[in-house]
Amino acid sequence: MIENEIFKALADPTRRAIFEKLASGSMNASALRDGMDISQPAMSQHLSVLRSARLVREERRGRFVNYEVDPDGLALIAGWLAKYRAYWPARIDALKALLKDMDQ
Amino acid sequence: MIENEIFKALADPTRRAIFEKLASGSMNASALRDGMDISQPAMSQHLSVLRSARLVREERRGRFVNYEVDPDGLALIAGWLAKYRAYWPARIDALKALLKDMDQ
DNA sequence: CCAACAGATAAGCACAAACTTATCTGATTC
DNA sequence: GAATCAGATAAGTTTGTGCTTATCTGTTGG
Repeated sequence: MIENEIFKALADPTRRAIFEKLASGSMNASALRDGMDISQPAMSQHLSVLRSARLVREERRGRFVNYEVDPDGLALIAGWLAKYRAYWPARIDALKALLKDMDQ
Repeated sequence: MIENEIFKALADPTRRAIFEKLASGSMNASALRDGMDISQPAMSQHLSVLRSARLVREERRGRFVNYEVDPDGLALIAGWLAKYRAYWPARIDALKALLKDMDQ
């Protein structure tokens, strides 16, 4: 059940921070670690969780592995959220802004 | 940090099942427990987690407490997701369907 | 070829979390 | 008022998870 993996992946602040770093572009594991106070194996573990959850994907370039956001995981969250559209009255401003963007 | 609570709340299959039951309407804790093989205190704990995450809200009616979906938590997920709109190319069919619904 | 580097994996530890049984608190009914 | 009911809370157990140090595997450069 991929949904469980996705929510679990995002339920950790360190992993969310990693994901947010990747939102601004592809990075290797060492670069991701800059400015974060975690060990190298911890980073490796977190990236493994994010990859399994399809929130990031990787591309090996020789000795380096570059990671980037994988849209698949985000699509799955959106799909899950879409099940509850009855609860989306005019109150959800964030999504309305998104709607506007996508219409352009 | 409410985001962490929300993702954690949804990272458990039992809690997601409870949430999905509530999506079809308000229910008390006992009714929620029907067809689920968990103890009464477990149900109470899960509802407490969902409430703290603002995914459900409650209303006491005498001896009964009715629970229902709280749109606030959903809105927060949508808000988080909206941060990654650059990753929403034409591939996200679930959201496009949602867009169509909300335009009506 | 070998040393250095990047990152994955193994193993261990401390704490968190999902479950339980037991108990408590508040509401309802007779 | 007492018994029953609904649900919260307490405490304990088991399992899972985020961290670490140690080690391994594969790539690069001299």
